[in-house]
Amino acid sequence: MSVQSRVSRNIQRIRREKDLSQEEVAHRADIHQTYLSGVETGKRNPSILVVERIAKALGVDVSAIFKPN
Amino acid sequence: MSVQSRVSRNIQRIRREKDLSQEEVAHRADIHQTYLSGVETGKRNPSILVVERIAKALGVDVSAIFKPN
DNA sequence: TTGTGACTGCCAGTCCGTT
DNA sequence: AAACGGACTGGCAGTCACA
Repeated sequence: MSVQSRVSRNIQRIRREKDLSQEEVAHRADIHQTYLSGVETGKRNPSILVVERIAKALGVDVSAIFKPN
Repeated sequence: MSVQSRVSRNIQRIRREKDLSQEEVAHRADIHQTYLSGVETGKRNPSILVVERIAKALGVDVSAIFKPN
């Protein structure tokens, strides 16, 4: 299990739990929807600063994004 | 508390607990000692793939690197 | 053994459209 | 609403010589 798939699954899971769209989260995190899509599909290798922004946009602590599944 | 300082503190703490040098860890993670130094001093913004490699080099799960202090 | 300043190539992140 | 493709570029990831 790579970090990428772990991160992507967690982000997508949390986002759906909170019933938010990619567009909404991307907007809050000040990144593009297409990029968030790339992250959620495990195709991008985001920096920890971007991950932090996504976590904030989701209203969770960064550590939640790295929890093993 | 930014991710950067959180990550840097955790890495440094774990590395010292295991009594490893930056050079040793950097070598295992296949990155430069100078770069690891930059990460540990919170000056660099590593990608999640690099953080994963550092975690492996330290013998811990990635989530350990993101634990709040 | 760790940190710094200066450098450069490349990729993280953007932006367009299309499905 | 989400994924994908493709083209673009600036900033910084990663390197190096040194202290």
